Amino acid sequence: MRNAELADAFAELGDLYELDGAIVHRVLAYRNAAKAIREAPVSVAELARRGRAQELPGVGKTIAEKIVALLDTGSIPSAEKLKRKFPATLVELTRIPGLGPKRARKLYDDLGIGTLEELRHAAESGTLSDVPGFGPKAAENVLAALAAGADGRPRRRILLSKALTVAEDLAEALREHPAADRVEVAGSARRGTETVKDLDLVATAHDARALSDAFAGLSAVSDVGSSGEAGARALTHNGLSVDLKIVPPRNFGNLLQHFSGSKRHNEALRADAVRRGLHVSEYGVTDDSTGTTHSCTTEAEVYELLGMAYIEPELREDRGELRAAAEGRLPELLRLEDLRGDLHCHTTASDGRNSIEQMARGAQRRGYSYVAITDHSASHGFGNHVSPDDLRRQIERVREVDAGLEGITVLAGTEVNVLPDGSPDYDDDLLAELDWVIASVHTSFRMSEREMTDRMVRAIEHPLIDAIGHPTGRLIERREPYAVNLERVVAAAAEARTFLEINGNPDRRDLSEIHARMAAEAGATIVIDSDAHGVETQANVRYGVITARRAWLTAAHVANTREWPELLELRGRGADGSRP
DNA sequence: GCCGTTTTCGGCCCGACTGTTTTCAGTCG
Repeated sequence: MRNAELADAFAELGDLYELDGAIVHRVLAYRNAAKAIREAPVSVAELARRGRAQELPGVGKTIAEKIVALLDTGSIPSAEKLKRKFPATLVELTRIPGLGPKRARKLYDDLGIGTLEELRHAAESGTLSDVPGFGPKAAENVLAALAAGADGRPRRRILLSKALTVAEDLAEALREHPAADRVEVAGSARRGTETVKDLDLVATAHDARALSDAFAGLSAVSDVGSSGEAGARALTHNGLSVDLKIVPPRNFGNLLQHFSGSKRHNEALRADAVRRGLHVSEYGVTDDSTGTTHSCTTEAEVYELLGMAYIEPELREDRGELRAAAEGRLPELLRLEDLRGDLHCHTTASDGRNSIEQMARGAQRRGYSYVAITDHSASHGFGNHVSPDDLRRQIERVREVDAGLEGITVLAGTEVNVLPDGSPDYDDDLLAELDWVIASVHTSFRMSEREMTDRMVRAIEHPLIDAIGHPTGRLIERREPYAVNLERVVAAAAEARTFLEINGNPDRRDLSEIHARMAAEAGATIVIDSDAHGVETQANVRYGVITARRAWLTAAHVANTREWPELLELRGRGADGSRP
């Protein structure tokens, strides 16, 4: 059973306990455990089989036993028991704004409402208002939500790249307003999570009301919920909910820190602060002993008051950053400008849109000193096939472009397909003519974990393969990673000194932040690439860097922070193609 | 239910808003 399935089961159990009226801390315990299981870099099923599930943060004796029960019998007894008390579909009611677990449960107990359809009938017929606490507004609210397309599923999350574009445009438009002082993107978009549910903007202003009104009038905004001195909430035309919060300049640091989250980071931060007699909120840091509240114009002041070094937004996920900040051992995170080259991009030879020269000049404009041209090989199943003879001609053209360009080294490479048996689909003598070989799995995804792992390890151990492209094959929100034992893959990569890619395509970000952190800790070297299919997507490397930062990576962990000659010394083969 | 450089038991973040109320619980971020 996969981590995602296990995590879903415990998240559901948390929901069920909440509907059953359990104390919030118990509910939270199940949700914390679900998150830990979801984010575990290793198979939790295997971990649990070996009796080691309690190594996960938030998993204790009880939940560890329930994991084993779920693996043995396919269900958790306590969850089955709760489902006999009320229908599991009751959770769908809580996805209606204004309906939480308490009120949903009341509807079931009083009217027997267990599905959205039954809720609709009750709202339409007026029986809903028979329930104490449900007035005319409640029925109106239910019908409006259903009409707006509420279907009981959690609201769809959108990809970071789309969210950031909208957020940055909105922030820029607000900054141009005369009443604006400071405007910043906060929330999960600032932290760089893979997907985003809604946007948070924070601001200071000379005239808060005027800025709030200006926000409501922006062309990207379709509906305005509320608007006033403290800010506004609105919906963009593409359905993204945006919160603008405005405070006086002296509180900007408190506000930005608070609304950058994550929720879990802030909760842990505050719990830690309470132990020192301090209370943290978006309005300041209050000292119990003196009763004074400190306003912070910057986030750094907030962390300093708590005895911590400044924590970069990408690290604020309650994954050990608070302790590291208190002990002064936070990593110096990789920056975009640390990258010296891009080692994965495509041209019109396969499925790209630009020529070798255009891609090379694009790389040069980004300040790189080298770029590898890595078109698809002959059997990947989409775009143009690059036959061995095509590749030989492509190498010649790369050499010509390289000779004609000053200040950037253009490298001849390929993104060679890894066949089901783990071998590349070009012959070794052809691969040996290339400067750089990245190998990726593009076909036969549905192998068993054992077969897929063997396949990848064989590719990693191939002396002419320099890096593994998008190592898990996942597409965010669209396709799960293929079944593969990443512990073995990472160990093999560290041993063979074959690099593992963080692919910067915002749909991929593969390795993920979780896997990249695990890989780096295991001693594997990372390479961050754009996988650009045109000049304009060379900038996608940004998402690779954000992923790396969220994985706690420094420049030292990443091969292409080196100049090309130094990078050659890192990889697992000599200039003659041999293993060192 | 989890967890411990104040604890193996007693804690476990903070504030705003809303609708339905006669003083606030539930919801939300």
